[in-house]
Amino acid sequence: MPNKVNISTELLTWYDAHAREMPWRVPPQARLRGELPDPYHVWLSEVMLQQTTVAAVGKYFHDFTTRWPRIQDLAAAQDADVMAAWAGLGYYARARNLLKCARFVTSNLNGAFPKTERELMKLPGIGPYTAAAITAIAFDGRASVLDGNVERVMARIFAIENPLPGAKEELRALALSQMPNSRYGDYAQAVMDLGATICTPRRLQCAQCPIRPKCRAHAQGIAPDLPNKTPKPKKPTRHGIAYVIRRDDGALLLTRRPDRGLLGGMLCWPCTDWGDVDAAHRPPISADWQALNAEVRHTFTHFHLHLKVMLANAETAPSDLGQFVTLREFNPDALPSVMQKVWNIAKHQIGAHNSPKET
DNA sequence: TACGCGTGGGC
DNA sequence: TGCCCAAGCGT
Repeated sequence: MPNKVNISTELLTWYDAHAREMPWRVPPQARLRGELPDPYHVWLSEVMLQQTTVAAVGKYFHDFTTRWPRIQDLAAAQDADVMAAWAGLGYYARARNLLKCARFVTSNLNGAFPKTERELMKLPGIGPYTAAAITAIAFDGRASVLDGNVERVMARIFAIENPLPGAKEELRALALSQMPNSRYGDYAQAVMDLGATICTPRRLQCAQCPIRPKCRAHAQGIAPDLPNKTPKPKKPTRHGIAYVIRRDDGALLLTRRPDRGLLGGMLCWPCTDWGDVDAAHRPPISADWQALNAEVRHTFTHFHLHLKVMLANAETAPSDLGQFVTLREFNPDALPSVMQKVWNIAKHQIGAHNSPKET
């Protein structure tokens, strides 16, 4: 049964009037005059936006493009500087792949991104979504993006009740069937904007929706219930201890986590392993350990973490434990959020210990 | 294919 | 409060 419904005309008309301004975008009126965005900006923003809100990305995009205005500048950056600049944004493999990709494009492609999905997919950190987004948005190439927004919009327009992720390929085909014959970049951004502002997961704004007359789910009164999703298992809770080691001159001991795995490549406090029961206190060095009362609670993608904090003074430590970072060089913003929480507890204790009334 | 991988905001 | 969610990718 051929599907004759098409929403691209309504969507583009709506987008021309309601496109949200973002620092990495070229507005539809300028795009209609032939202007296109900087592919470096499109790539950087799309990687930052993977599983991440526009609000969270804003500051990071500004910081990156100010500090590294061209992809060649990013390619020349130190690993530690890029990881520090990414700290707090999460999914740190993105930052490692970002740098790999920048260096490859700079060294092998003369700083120019490929224009096809097939070639883009070969680059580190660029998967099916990001390849399609760069093709459509940066080059106005014919590519259909499929992200969470598009999945939701298609599931509702066509009242697809099969649950995700099983329904993904069906939704991909529907999204492809809706592509217009021009303005691919505007169309991609239009569907995603609709999903982000009108066709939202909750508190839908159907009264403002330009395609409501064509929406099967709305007609059936089931739009808020779609898309169906297979339920996720409950997160377990893990427990551990973080060790903050302070030298008399105020320097702090930090360790670089291995590139693979959780918080890979990030600067962290030395920790016990994180297990399903309270960790035994196994001090990494012999010192005057002091247990702090407050405990860090943090939730990762697939587990909760309860992290006790212990504090000690020491003048030296074995190099395999980490390296002292001087008070002048220490920047808590370079730590991942869970480790920033540890510092927020430890620094109060250090402050109290050093206050005049204590001495 | 299914799982590992962060974080902050909303309700 | 605890759960869901956000412009996914790599393995």
